[in-house]
Amino acid sequence: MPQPELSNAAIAAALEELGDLYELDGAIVHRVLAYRGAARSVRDASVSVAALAREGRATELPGIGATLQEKILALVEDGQIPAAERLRAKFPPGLIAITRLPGLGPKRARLLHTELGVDSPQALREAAEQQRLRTVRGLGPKLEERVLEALDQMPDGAEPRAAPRMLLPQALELGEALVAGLKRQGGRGTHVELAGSVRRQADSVKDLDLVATTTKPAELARTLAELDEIETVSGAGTAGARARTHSGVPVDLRIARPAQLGNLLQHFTGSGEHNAALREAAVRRGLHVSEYGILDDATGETHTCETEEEVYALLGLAYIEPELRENRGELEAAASGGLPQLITLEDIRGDLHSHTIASDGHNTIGEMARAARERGYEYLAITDHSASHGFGNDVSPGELRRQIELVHEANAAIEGVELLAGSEVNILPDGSLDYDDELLGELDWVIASMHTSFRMNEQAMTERMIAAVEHPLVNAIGHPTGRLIQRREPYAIDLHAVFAAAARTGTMLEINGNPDRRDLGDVNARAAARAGAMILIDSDAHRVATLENMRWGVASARRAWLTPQNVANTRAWGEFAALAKQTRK
DNA sequence: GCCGTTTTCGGCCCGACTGTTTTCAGTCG
Repeated sequence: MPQPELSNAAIAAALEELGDLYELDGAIVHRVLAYRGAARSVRDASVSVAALAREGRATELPGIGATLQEKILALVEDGQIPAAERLRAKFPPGLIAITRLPGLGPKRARLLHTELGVDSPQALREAAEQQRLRTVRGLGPKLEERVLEALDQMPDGAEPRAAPRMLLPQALELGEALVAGLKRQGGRGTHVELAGSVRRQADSVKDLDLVATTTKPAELARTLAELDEIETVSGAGTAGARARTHSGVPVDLRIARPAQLGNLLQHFTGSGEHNAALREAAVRRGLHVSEYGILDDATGETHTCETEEEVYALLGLAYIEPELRENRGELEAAASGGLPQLITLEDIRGDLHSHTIASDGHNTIGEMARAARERGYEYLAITDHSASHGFGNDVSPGELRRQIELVHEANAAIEGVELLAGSEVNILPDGSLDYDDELLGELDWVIASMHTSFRMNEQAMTERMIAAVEHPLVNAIGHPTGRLIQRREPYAIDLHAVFAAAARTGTMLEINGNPDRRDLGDVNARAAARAGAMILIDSDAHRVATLENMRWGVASARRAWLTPQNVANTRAWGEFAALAKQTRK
């Protein structure tokens, strides 16, 4: 039995740690950034980096050269990177925890270690309480205060906690309320919009960035404090203000002249990695990009841009949609005319995953059907949970036969939308399904998902999933990794083997639009489509209102560079029906 | 440590803020 290969996530974590250690060791910032960039590249890679490194091909990934290829190989083969061993002996793990505290970075952590012998958050607390930090040159009483405050926020012995992140729908709702409030207060001539990770439609969001133009900037900044959602405002001036909502979300409002709106919006939409790469490429052309404009070395002039299109055009790039701005190849594509024509919500013609009162949904077949028709869909699959779902109502084989009749009757009764009698069947631990083939054969549509036994090892999980992919009566795999954003990691599975099997059999892979799931996520959905698998975007609606979750699925598809061609349910009904039938041999 | 329509060596994004300074380093986004 071969040892399971080290996951990309594990390799990325090791590179992150090594970067942290080198940073403490006083390495130049570019070297540290190289490690962080490499870690991200590994995490986002769509193939097993361990396998790549064994073949000596890890250098094919961006940001990985000969040195890192060697270090990854050592990690994969020996379980260790010698340099990391050596540095760990030099710097106690508590020191890395200290660099995570606000106001403290590697330089100060190292200073505290050498000057005061501080080697853990606990030791730091003692030193701060005894007012010993101020004895170090460059540090003072303000820092002592700040450090103690941060340590108080953190339970003893725990790692500094990452700031809580909101899911996209909550962030968007809050952000839109702030935009509306500011527009109301600002009146005519005031323009406000959301930037940042909300605009990029990321899975989760840690703060809100607002960009505005107005004739009265100081007034608009002050007015932020008057909004119901806002608890505190600091530093309100003509350039903007920083604030915090009652729910604890940091808000950054920036105000620009209309002539600079494009520059500011581009800067604050990010991501940081996109902007850094954009600026590095610009420097090579003698251009310096900031939120205020683009400085041309040749003329010494700074160009300002009203729109983002102008910003990208001045840099010789096609307009890049916000969802693509993650430094995942979009700059190269924009330079060479290779950007995809991204799918939109309007391209979606049907929804293939929905629940009714037959299992754990809240509306009837008829209600769901009419709601789908109102959304302009041509088809809707009713896919209640199967017999062994285990939570909520299960649907016994007898009940499913009755449900099939009901769906077909409803289909005959309703004009303008095609109803499919389907099921979301469980993939059991041995890879079999929990209805027999005869019953599955009576269905129009089968989506297979995992809802139990998530802790199997990677090989067993992969075989389990592929058994379902290869089942001749399975049309699609639902939420293929089982992740819950911010709450549950994906189960261990070799997605590349799954993607290949899906491409080979024509089994569709879902992007589930439930905002807690968005599964497949952006990186994996892109890899799946590249592997030749057909993607399906579903709402997984459990009531009429959550048919709306389709939009979060489309958001993930856009972040995955998907075009309408990549997605099965952009097809008109006749074409879709033919496509679905190909999987039912 | 990576990387190349100026370079295989010498560069490597930009600006704001904070606190400690006496002109700036460190941190942050």
